[in-house]
Amino acid sequence: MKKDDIHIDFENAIVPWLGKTVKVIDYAFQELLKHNDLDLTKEQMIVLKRLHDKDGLNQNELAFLTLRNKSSLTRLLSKMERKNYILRKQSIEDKRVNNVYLTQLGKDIFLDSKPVLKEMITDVESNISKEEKEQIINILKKIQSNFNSKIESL
Amino acid sequence: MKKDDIHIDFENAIVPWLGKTVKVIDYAFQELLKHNDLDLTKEQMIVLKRLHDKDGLNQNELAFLTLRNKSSLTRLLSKMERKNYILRKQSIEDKRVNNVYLTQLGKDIFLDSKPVLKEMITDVESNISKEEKEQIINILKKIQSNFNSKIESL
DNA sequence: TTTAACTAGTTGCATGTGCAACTAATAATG
DNA sequence: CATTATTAGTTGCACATGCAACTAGTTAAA
Repeated sequence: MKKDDIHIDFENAIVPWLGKTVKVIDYAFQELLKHNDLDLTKEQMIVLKRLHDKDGLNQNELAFLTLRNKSSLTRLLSKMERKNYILRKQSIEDKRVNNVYLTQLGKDIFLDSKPVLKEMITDVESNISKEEKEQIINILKKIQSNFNSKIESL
Repeated sequence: MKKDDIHIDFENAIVPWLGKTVKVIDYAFQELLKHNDLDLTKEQMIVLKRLHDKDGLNQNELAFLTLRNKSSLTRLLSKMERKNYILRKQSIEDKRVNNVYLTQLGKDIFLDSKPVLKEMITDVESNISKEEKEQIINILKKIQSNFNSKIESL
């Protein structure tokens, strides 16, 4: 088969639907944050959430939990530190490690943004039945597992 | 109810699963492109695909089809023009409009990358039944429609 | 213990993104 | 016909991201 004979039914594949859905959600979420006068991006909010769950995580752990690489996290934290939402504190046991803590302002901002996060989740899942929710999450898990083996082998 | 009493079961919501799945797919796709020595990003590839489907689209149309705003597209095209994959040609009827065309190199690159796109789609959908595929796409459509009304009202 | 290997975090460089302000061109309106 | 509004595309500014090279600190091994 010649290369230009390959037919791809792109529009009906799962991928573009996934991509578009995420874009729509991201956009709506950003709007929601703006309309609530929260000086915060989606990414920064996720970091606040993780620190709210467990304060004092180090940057490695935070990067892993928030699914980004350490250099990206470094810069995210720098911006958040400039805004005085978080605080880096060098570990005494291991001077390479920074533990990251929420400031009072960070805690306040997170509490303010929590209803927005809640609203976004509610919006996404409105009109979605419990069964559908289970279905989509299971399918998404399956898709992810299709790549686990693949990624390790690279 | 006080703000700090709001409970969010974030981990079991649809959103983070969506986000993670897209990240995994994007990462694998980028790796696949690199391993095939294709000097191309996912975004540039989508633009090539759209032009392959219909050459000579203008930037507005391309931006709409590829789900990005016009400034983002401008820069994407500038990079692709520098790599000599595409060509902007000012319209004669309306001098504001640029029609965008694939160069021969652009066509070649797209044909080379097509199998990679195909492989990615196949990987995503392996172990996914026809029913599951229909299910997930329908649920994704529903989620998107939850925001259509919302976005218009902003 | 001194060297080598590894690890946490930062930084340079390149990518992609949206918003708002801008230019140039076209369309609409008085 | 002249002014006004609209439209296509570009650009400045700010954000987020990954890779690879780097620094400094820690651990392992010779």
